[in-house]
Amino acid sequence: MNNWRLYGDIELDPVLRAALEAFVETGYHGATVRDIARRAGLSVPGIYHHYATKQDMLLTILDLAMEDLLSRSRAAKDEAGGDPVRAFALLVECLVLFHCHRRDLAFIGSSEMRSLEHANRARITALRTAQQRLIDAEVDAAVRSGRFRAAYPRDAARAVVTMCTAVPSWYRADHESTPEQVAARYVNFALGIMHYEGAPPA
Amino acid sequence: MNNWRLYGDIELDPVLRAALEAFVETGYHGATVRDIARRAGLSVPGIYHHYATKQDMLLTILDLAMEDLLSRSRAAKDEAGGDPVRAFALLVECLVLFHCHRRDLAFIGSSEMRSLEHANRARITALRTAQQRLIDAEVDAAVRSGRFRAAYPRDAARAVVTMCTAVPSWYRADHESTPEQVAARYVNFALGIMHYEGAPPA
DNA sequence: AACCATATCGAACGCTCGCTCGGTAGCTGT
DNA sequence: ACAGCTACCGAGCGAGCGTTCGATATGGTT
Repeated sequence: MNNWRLYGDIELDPVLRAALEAFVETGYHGATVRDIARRAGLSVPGIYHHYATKQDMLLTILDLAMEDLLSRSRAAKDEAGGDPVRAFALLVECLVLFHCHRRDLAFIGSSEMRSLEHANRARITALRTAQQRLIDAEVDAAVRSGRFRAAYPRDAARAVVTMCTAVPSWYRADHESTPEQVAARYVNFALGIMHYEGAPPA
Repeated sequence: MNNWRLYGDIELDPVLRAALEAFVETGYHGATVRDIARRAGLSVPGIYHHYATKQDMLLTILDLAMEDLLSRSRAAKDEAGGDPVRAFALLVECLVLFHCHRRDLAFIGSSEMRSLEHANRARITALRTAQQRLIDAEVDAAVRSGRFRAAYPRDAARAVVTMCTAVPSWYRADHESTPEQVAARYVNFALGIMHYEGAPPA
């Protein structure tokens, strides 16, 4: 990945674009192949010339999404030069930028995992786990060196990731804030979670 | 609501219980009435004796969920005695307890809103908005009195709520931590978000 | 000109969907 | 004894589902 902060708008062929649109609106099971065909400006057999099954469309979409996120995340981490706090902040920034710029892709990525058939789900889950580990590793390092004070770092890391993952549920392209502004704020939220000690247990 | 921290396990009739189970596993559109009937130990017409349509089952489930959460939240707020920081902490505690103890209900509440028909969605959305306002009001008060330092309190409040809403996506009944432990940690995460200033803008 | 791969379509197959019809079995009240 | 009600079911309706068949049009290669 050359520049993990840079997002163009080209990415999906017309069929996948139509499928993604339909999945976002009604969910995988609610979307019909006829609806996807209509959105793509094709007949139903026209769709099947490009993808073998509806399941294949979902799988391809999720694969592209995770591959894009993962390669951007690795690039973001590399920019930190080994500083775990900086790496953590860059990873959160990257995660939020992705969830804003690739809103639909990210939304399906978190909401339609359960619609994948078993073997397909296993593959995508592995990619998600790799993404989570990328962040866990930096949090662990920052905690070990005493620069994060969170009492439950793993729980805190999960809270941060889920907070970012939820961005597509409210962010729209016409939102008053830019993705970059949202990302900057979320980096501070994440650092707040990691730095706050709170009251001692009762 | 007598005690907003207290959760029994009775709440749904057999049909709704079966429908909830099916919705959680495959989503509203993926769940079939035949499947719901099988889970409930009834025939298909047996289901329709209790609910007019599949949509009615979803609506009833979401209605019960939001009503339960809202009345607990109001009780939690009342316990604060007018202190906005304390009210905020209690509301977060309440939100997390609900999302752990009523995991399935809460999960459907956040994932199947789009499956509601227009008029039904409007009603549930109003309840959700009321819930969000409950928290926003305390955050605003705490910011006005200078006890929260977050630069973007509305964004911070939304981040906190979505972080709590995401709990059902990873919490299971057999989780190593109790709902009460998770809630206590999340209260600290939320306070961390509200208290952390971060670096000045570049 | 003949050939082949690619991209597309109208029509339809077999199946499952949400839902309904017309009934029955078992209570309760009179 | 019997009417009326609630709770349920076997069978099946029409519609829509994912998918496929056999065909056509197009454009490049020989």
